[in-house]
This record gives sequence, C-alpha cells and structure tokens, in this order.
Amino acid sequence: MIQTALREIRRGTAEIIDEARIEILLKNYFEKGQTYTVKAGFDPTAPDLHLGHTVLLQKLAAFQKFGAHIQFLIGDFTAQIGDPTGKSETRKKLLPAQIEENAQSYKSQVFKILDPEKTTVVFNSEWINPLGAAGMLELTTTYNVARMLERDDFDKRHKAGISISISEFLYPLLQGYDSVHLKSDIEIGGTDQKFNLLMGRHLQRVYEIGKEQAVLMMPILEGLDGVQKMSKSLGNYIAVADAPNEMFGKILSISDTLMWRYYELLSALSLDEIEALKIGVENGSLHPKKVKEALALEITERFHSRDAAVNAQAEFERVHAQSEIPTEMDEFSIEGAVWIAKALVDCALSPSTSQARREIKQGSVKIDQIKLSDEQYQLEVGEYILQVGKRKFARLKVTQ
RNA sequence: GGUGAGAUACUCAAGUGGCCAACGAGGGCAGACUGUAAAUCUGCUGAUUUUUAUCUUCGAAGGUUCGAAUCCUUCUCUCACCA
Repeated sequence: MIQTALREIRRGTAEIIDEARIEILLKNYFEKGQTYTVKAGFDPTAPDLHLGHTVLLQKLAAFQKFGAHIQFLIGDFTAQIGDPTGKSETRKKLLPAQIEENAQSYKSQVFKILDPEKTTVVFNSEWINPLGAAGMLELTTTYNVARMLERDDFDKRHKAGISISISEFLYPLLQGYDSVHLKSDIEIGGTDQKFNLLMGRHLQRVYEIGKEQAVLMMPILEGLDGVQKMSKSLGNYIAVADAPNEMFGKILSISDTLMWRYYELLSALSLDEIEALKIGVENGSLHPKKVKEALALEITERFHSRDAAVNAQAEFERVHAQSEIPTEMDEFSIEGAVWIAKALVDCALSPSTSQARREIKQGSVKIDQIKLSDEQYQLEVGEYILQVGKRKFARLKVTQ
C-alpha cells in the first residue's frame, strides 16, 4: 500500500529531496490515519492557467489521495517583489488590485482538480506583514550574500553586471519563511524553484520548528511542439480556459512521444493503467490514436464536462476524419460583392491579403468545400463557407 | 571613466555602393503521404488587386550619391577587456 502510494508520488518527478521523510508520512497515514501538509506556492502573476501549471496541481491531487492536506499558498506579498527565478532582469512590481484579481482567478480554476475539503488557500501577506522590520531583519541574518550568489541566475546576472535588487534577495528568504510559518511537511514546485524550495528546509532548521520539509520537484511540461516549455508567449500552450473543441484538437495534435509525457504528468490514470496502454500500443492491439483520444477526453472532461468532451470528440471526427465542416464556426457578413482575398482577411482567416493570395496559390483555400485556384475570384451575393488549411473555417454572408 | 567589437526579418545568421524584400539554418504556414502523430518530399514565409509592378524595411536621426543594409556625422543600446 505504502509502496503503491510512493510510486504514484514519485511519478513524473524530476527530483525528490528527503524521500525517506515522505515515506514516514505515508506510513503514519496508512497505519495511524495521521494527515500531513503539502505546500505549493503560486505567484498570482499569471491569471490564465495552462496545462503546464496543472502539473503541480495534479501532483497535489495525488497527495490528497494519500492523506495530505494542501496548503495552497498565493504569494500575494512576494508577488510585490517578483520571483527572480529564471529572470534576467528585475521584474516589474504588480499592483495590489491586479494581485487580488489574479488570486481570485486562481481559486476559481484550481478546484477543478483539487479537493476543496482537503485544501486551505492562504495568502502569505497574512504572516509576512506582521513580521515587521524586526522580523524581517532577523530573517536576513540567517543567510549570507556569498551563498545567495551561488544561485545560478543571481550569479549570471551578477557577473554580467546586470542589477540585482536587494529586495530580490528577500524573495527566497520569504518563500522559505512561508514554510516556517505553515510548518509544511512537504513542499512541491517546479525544478526551477529548487533554490527557493531548499531555503524552506534551511529556515525550518534555523527557526527550530522541529522538522524539515521534504521537497519534491516537478519537471517543466513541454508545449505542443514537444521541445520548448509550455508557455503563453511561445504560443504552444493549452489553456485551462480553452473551449472544449480546441482543447481536444490541441491534445490530439501532439506527437505520440509527447503523449506519454502528458499521460505521466497530467492524467489521473494510475501508473499501471498507463503501462497497460503502452503495452497495448507496442504489441499493436491498441491504436496510438485511440490512446491519444482517451487522453484528450480525460483532460477536456476535467476542465469542462463529460458531455462537452464527447461532443468535442464527435465534432473532431466529423471535421477531420470525414472532412466535413464543423457544426459551429464564426460568422461574418460583408456588404456587396467582394474579392476573395479581402474576404479571407475580413473573416480573420488570413493576416493579410498577400498571405491570402499565397494560400490560394497553394491550394489551401476552399469555398463550400471546393478548392479555389483563381486568386482574382469575386464572391457574389450569397452565403459561403470559407476554409483555409485544415482547421480554419468561417461562414460568410455577402449581402447587397 | 578608458579601449575595442557589435546592432540585419519570429530566432540565429550572411551580405561592405546598383544583380537586395535581402544567401543560409531553425521556426511557422500550406500541399502530398498519414492517425490534424512522427518521419519524408515540395512550395511559401514585409505590405499592396499596378503582382516579371509599386511602396515600406537592415538600431534612430541626419548627410554624401543618379543610386545606400553597405560610405560619412551625431545619437541610443548591447557585448568584451581594462579601471
């Protein structure tokens, strides 16, 4: 039992520090019913969550199955400093109103994954504000500059002569102090958080709270391209708020290799179930596409509903397998006969008429399912279904 | 503060007076093949209904020239070494 739980906990992790401690916590839970706390901190800087963020949530949900109570920490105080992790320059400060708004957005999203009964949402300003100047000063005596500069990103910036604000030195200290205040048993975070996570252990020792948190680090989820990390700025992300059809389609478009990665980090299936799928694909009894569809269904259902997911699948089948048109698409209306390239731009199917002409030349434009080759084509009054490539559709009404 | 090097399209990167809307690679888009997978092959990848054309673009602003990404001046920023 403990071993099964431990396997699930270990699943997909990049690194675990003090695994023995986790094992003891699990043992106490299974034998004596004792619960323990798992802390995870979130910067309320990014209101739109994508699947990359949910990797951590998924792990927290796994912990909840094995007796953990989650301390879902929203770093409203620390957000005022800005986490220096991975940044090459000092971050801009966030306004309190923005922080509040982002925090609310987080709360509404995370309970799609976490069990609210076993979760406490906390804000670190609650205990950092009362700390005051004296407490803050005390905190700073626990660490020194040389060790702070050992940290990779600080080191690079320091050597390159790029400014590091003193307040940024406080960030890891405060994050660590959160663990002191919350008396966390375990803290989880991304691999890039290692330094900050270890600070929690350090400070728990210094402040003598009688335990040192175990640390569990999750890898960064790759985006749709399978190479770079999932991020909004790279455009390779699946947002938690994506419409069901879009979400389903995006998941189905990932590569087979990446699919297993997503299974490992995002699926709620157990390791044994995933292993069974893998074997099925390898011996040919399962088609990889079916397996990917199952994943797409699971994830779409998680953020929407069973019905929405099933519909998305049916829709996908219609549009792509049978190359029919989707049931729903954006509708546009234009007055008077219009040049096709212009119409494509107006329907947001092409970014420019030049691009539209190229697309026509390459045979990717279809009107009512018929390929168009004449780039001078004029659309007369009537209703048309325009298509560019395989996935962009629009319904256009040309009026007098 | 001193000296030197550099800034070219989404990214890297060639181009040192006209053949430059700018080589090449990556990325992206599209077509073929497929399972909207991967791999592979092909085309496209500043804008514009003048499309074997026109306009705008090579850090910014001026200047030289019939003609400038390329030469000159000033400015802004980045990097390296020294202090």
